[in-house]
Amino acid sequence: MKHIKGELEQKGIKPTYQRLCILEYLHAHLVHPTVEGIYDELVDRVPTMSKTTVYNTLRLFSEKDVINEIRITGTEVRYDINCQSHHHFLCKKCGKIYDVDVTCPFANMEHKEVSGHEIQEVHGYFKGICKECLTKQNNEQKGR
Amino acid sequence: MKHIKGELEQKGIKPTYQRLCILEYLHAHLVHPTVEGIYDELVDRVPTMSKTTVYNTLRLFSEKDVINEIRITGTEVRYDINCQSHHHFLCKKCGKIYDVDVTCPFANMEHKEVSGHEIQEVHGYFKGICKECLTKQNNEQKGR
DNA sequence: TTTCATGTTTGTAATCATTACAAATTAAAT
DNA sequence: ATTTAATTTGTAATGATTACAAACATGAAA
Ligand SMILES: [Mn+2]
Ligand SMILES: [Mn+2]
Ligand SMILES: [Zn+2]
Ligand SMILES: [Zn+2]
Repeated sequence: MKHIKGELEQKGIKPTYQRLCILEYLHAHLVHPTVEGIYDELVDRVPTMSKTTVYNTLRLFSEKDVINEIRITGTEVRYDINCQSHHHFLCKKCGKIYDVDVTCPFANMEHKEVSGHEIQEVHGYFKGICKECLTKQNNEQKGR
Repeated sequence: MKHIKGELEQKGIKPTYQRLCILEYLHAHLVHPTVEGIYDELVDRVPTMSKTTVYNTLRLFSEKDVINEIRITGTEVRYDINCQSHHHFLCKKCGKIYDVDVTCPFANMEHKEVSGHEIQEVHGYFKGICKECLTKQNNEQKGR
């Protein structure tokens, strides 16, 4: 609880109650949650919490590099407390987003430029069927 | 003109006038245009063209793998007639999206899976300052 | 040629995530 | 206690996309 307060202070963010709640939620839910998901759970614990505050806070965190925005599904932004450059996998069946560890020279920020353009951010993700959904599929086929 | 008609027929799409116009536009404008951009230019040539048709057609093309959707900017979808797996670069200054050729094992679809998940699509892009904007910056500094 | 069926296009209304805005609240400073 | 600035909150506006139903075109049967 102390360290997450320090985390904000280090980045020059005043650690208000709402902000700490949201940050704590992000640390506890590493599944790349949406604004909706964050709000829905927090509003139970903190009934005064407003969705606008969630939006404001996530934008602030994003600007101050406390979190990363992930735009994969096209419909809504998801948030990742893990700010180290890493890639993602979106399952087309169940919609889950996984972290994946790939040996890509760009994932590790080894390059500063491509084709003369200066790289500041690297974004990589895959779409397909996740491990879990694959085994489900297999079991269904056997059952038949 | 003939070959783009055949392009649609091959994929089982009836080559209507509107669809051919949109496909032709995509072939002629390889800058990853938006719905707005496509519509604005086509409506001059084809005054009856409706924005809904542009949406419908692009979705159809996307489903039939005539084009690819690119979601990078967060606000709007962009379209790419180049369906070979390749990566992109978004300039934070001027907003242009470039094709980039990277030697990434995943860009070339050499892998069919990561961490047990079955890969069907690979998406990779960078954000930063493009070559053009970099030289502009340098010239401004010299001028001072 | 008329009739009918099917697919396509079009305009408008609805949706939904996000942003803008201004009032209300809180915290800090004098 | 008063003043000031920052934060939170609810509501309204925005903007891209989708849903929907009427209008239109096409082409085969009658
Ligand atoms: Mn992640
Ligand atoms: Mn491209
Ligand atoms: Zn899955
Ligand atoms: Zn640029």
